[in-house]
Amino acid sequence: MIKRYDIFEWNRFLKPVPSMNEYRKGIMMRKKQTEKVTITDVAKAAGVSKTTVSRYLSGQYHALSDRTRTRIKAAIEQLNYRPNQLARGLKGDRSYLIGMIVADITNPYSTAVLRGAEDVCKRKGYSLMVCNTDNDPAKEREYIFTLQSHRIDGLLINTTGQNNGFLRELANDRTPVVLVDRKMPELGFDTIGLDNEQATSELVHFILNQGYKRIAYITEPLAGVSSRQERAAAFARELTRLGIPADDLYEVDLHSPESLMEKLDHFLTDTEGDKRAIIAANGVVMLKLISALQLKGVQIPGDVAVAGFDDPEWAPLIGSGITTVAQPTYQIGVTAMERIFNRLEGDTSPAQNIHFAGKLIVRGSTPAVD
Amino acid sequence: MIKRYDIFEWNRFLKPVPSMNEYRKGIMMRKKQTEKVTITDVAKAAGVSKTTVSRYLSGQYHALSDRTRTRIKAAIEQLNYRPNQLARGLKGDRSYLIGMIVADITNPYSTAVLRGAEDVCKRKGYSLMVCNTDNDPAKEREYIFTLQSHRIDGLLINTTGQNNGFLRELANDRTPVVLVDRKMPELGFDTIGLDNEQATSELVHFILNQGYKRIAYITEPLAGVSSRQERAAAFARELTRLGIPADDLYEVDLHSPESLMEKLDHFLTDTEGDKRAIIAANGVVMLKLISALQLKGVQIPGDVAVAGFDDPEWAPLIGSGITTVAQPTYQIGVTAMERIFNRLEGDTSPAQNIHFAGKLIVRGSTPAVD
DNA sequence: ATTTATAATGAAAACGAATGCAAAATCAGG
DNA sequence: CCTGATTTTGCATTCGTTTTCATTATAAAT
Repeated sequence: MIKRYDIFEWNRFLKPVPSMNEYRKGIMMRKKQTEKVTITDVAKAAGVSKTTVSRYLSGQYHALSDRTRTRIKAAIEQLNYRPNQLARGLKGDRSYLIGMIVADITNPYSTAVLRGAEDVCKRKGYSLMVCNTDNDPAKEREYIFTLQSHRIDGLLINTTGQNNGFLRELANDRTPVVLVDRKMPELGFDTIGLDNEQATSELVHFILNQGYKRIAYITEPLAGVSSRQERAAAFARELTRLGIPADDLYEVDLHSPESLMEKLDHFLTDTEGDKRAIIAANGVVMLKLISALQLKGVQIPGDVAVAGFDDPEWAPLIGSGITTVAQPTYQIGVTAMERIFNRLEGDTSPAQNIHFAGKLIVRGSTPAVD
Repeated sequence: MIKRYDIFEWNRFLKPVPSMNEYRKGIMMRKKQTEKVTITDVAKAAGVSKTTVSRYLSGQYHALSDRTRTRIKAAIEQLNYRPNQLARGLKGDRSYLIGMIVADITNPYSTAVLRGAEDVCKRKGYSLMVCNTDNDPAKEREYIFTLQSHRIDGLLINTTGQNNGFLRELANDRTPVVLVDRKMPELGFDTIGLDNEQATSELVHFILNQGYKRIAYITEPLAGVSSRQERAAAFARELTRLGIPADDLYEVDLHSPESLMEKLDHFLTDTEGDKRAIIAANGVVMLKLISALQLKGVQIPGDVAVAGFDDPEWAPLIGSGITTVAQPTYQIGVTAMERIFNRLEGDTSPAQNIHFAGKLIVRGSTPAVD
């Protein structure tokens, strides 16, 4: 089932060594080991054994006399010693590294989450390896391998959903995996994200209450991305429940601008004269949407009301402000990372699915109409 | 000179071990080594020695017979082997890790640079450890230590300028350090950024040519940040050269909104009736500026023209668009990272100072006036 | 067939830190 | 000063690789 991908593509990175002879002659360039100071040096300087220094390093103060402790500390400061995490990791089976695979690092949502995640890592003495996949499953796969090679202690991922086998394998090696924004129930991982049900229904109801009769929903392709699916489904369900046809759900490919334009044209002519509104499924879509509307000379909210998910920093500045549903992004990052540490600390409870409530922020783009 | 900071604060992260006895009993929780497959297993499965497998891993194909190569490859795939980078790094003195210390990860400028940097890393088989300092020198210092402990092979930094001693020390250990956006000439590191001279002068001239008589320049505090200083200096110089008083250079603290409001009030009343413009020194300032102007009910460009540095995604959408000077951010990231690899590959030429030209993007916020 | 170059291989010693085990030092109480 | 408990300490091994230094197989040249 799992495609056995040739993971050793990675050695393509190495320049081919030209010939055995040259190799032998040691021509290869490498970082010269500048008399790096090691635990041995510290031990020598402090007049104790490596063991003792090691104990100091890992905080086993209870096993050290005050005198020794002081001397080691002094030696370390004097020599400017930095313990080698590679060695520590190799022996101790902990790299103090957490991987974070992000679908699109330039998306403000991602960076906000990242920021929260990073703060927690720092607090715990861990560091973050950040990987950007551009939503490309192949890149994602390569990154999973790389991170595995670095023996990360945990992974926070915004997955494309195309590499479940590899993720499962990672988890089998006792590496906690936490999903952000996008669920994959079959994997049984902790998942953190927005309560899409609540958020969507709140937004839809608000818009209808403002008096709009037709609502379009514009989203990136639903295929495989749970958050997109959940929002779209909730949108359709709410409308249907209220007896309104949910025909205007448009999937657009943001890479081809015409795609969006076409859908817009269709909706706008179809609803000519009606009180109508458009919902953008996330911040990126919203940006494109507004750009497209401006290009067509369509007035917001005069000709059409607009609202969307995510609350980008610029939402208040467009016209009289765009109505949005904000996500607690920083909190999502924090919570996700905390799940990882909980797992590392031995929590074996069943996978948790934590969703945060979205917060409706009403602005000028959705005025009440009669 | 260098303050000897107690680097071993870091072991504060470790839970104190309760007592020697308990410790002896091995109560400590640790990740159980699940029969991880090692190079030895691969060697065994392929019927060769570890040495040979290692050669395969590092791409020394010239030293391998086809038969051996095939067998090793098969063994690796079958066993699902992932080479341990910690061990490789320990022995080979290369971690395949590059550190990136960013002042503010939520700033789109930073993420755009990050994206470029990351792409290069990936291409080279390296990974990126990302650290966010929030412009806090203490955090920066801690991160430098941490990264050093992880034996990063290179560092890309957007420095606060308060930890030069430690950066120099890092560089002494033969770790290439490349500065982004902010120069520190005394350190002698490669530096990549915008050509602030050219960019600023181009912008200022454009605005003057459009017919504006008074220009305000709003920037975050200049203290120690070269890019801010360069832009502000260029602004003042250009005006002075043209015989215009450069009085309206305002440093504002973005954390206190009143700070900006005050300066704005001052400038706007002072120039009542004049043709006037305001330049924001970067994207973040611009956002605050526009927000403040909207709050005061000041029309752009009716009451005041606006332009700024960075070209945030939303710049085209505000009113009839905001005029900006765009930086080639992705390119900056790529170039910076390439400098690191050049250094790693042995380039010992003097420090380079690469600045890219900014590109003036004219939009509706700065119309010609008579 | 014998020498001589060259291509393929392997045994064993690092790399820097953590740790099981055992020994040395210290202490409390007599 | 001695005994037994307890606290401190260190030796030697281990983690998974890379690399040095040989050694063995193969081919080319005589």
